[in-house]
Amino acid sequence: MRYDSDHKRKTRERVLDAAAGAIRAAGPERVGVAAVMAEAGLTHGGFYAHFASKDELVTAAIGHMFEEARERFVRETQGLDARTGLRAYIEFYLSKKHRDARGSGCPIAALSSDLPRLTDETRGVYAEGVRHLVARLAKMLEELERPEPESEARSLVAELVGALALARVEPDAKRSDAILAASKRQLQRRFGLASRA
Amino acid sequence: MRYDSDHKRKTRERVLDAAAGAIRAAGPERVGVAAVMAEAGLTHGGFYAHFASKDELVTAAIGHMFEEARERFVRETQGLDARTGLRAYIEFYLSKKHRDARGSGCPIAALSSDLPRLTDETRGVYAEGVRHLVARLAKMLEELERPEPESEARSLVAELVGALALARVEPDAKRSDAILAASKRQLQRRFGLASRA
DNA sequence: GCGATTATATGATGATCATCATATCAACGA
DNA sequence: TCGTTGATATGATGATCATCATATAATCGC
Repeated sequence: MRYDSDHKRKTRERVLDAAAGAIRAAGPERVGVAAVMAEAGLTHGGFYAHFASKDELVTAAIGHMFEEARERFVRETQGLDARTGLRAYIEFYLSKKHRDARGSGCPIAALSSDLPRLTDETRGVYAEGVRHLVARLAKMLEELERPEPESEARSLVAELVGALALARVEPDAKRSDAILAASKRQLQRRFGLASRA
Repeated sequence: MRYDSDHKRKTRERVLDAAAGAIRAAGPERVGVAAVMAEAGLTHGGFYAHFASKDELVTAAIGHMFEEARERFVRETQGLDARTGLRAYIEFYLSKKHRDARGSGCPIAALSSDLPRLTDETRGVYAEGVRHLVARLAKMLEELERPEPESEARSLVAELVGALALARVEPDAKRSDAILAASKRQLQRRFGLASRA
């Protein structure tokens, strides 16, 4: 068939969407090329017309996740001043909804322990995504006139990522909720974001 | 052969040691039964005399890692008062040495994003290990007369785990060091552990 | 020293998977 | 309307892996 000029691009996009979901939910190793293609409504054969290898797919899919995440960040915080925006982002990040949406949430937490085992290219894309998030949060902290915005932003991201990952592991629902609540509380206190402070 | 009465137990221990290292370094999916047995100086055939399945090995190996970690915790903090002990543990956890020792370091950080994908049994063992660490740290914070030892301990563990995981992903050595340093600094400040405060 | 016992070894088996060679098939230009 | 082309499909191939059946070998009780 001779499809319209950007049919291939759209297909690639669909494959990336499918891969991005599956990789976060099942892990890069457990996701097969054939399953991703099927999820995108295709068979496995055409795969290599879009990507040179599975590694390349994983790298591209992780880049895709970070783009989504960036958009979500903007959506969650736009039009808000630094203080309200930061508060909203922490609220979102440590929500039960985010915890329960492994396949669509923040790639940093979903893949933190997988990444050291992937290729250098993949790590590069991921690390850049982390740096971007740190930079966005550092800017907010700077606007809040915090003493060490850069260092505090790194520390904040570490706690967000760690808390989400741990909440996802705890099988006991109450305890899992408590992990999220504890970090939310401590972070709000730390950055002076309590309900009306 | 009729080996001495606890030869089998010792062998099992060797297999667990090998598995514990490989699983942290390469991930539970990338570690094969044959490779673990070879690492322990055996061939793959005898494996099922020790474990009913690979899943069972993974569960046992993770339990093994937490035992080691518990011993390490005691070693790092024994004889120290709560304040010095807490400081020492944070120092150890966020050290470059710990970052670079993925195969032998804290299982929580090494496997955080793998765990949600493993079996319920495995998650149970891991979650219990996390709870134990939180409890030990909460006790220290209680001795320090912190206002909310439980909540602060959860938050502390989240930040430790997140920072270590992120430091391991960052390919740029300086930036990776900065991630560790930022969390160390912020945690010391938060818990009043600065050099002499 | 001999036969039972027990730990480990050898060598399938079937499943899954990445990769690739080749086939099909529909639309566009001629 | 026909041949070319670009996108996807079908169907290997070889590798890796968990699992298991069976064989070997070394020591202990006798």
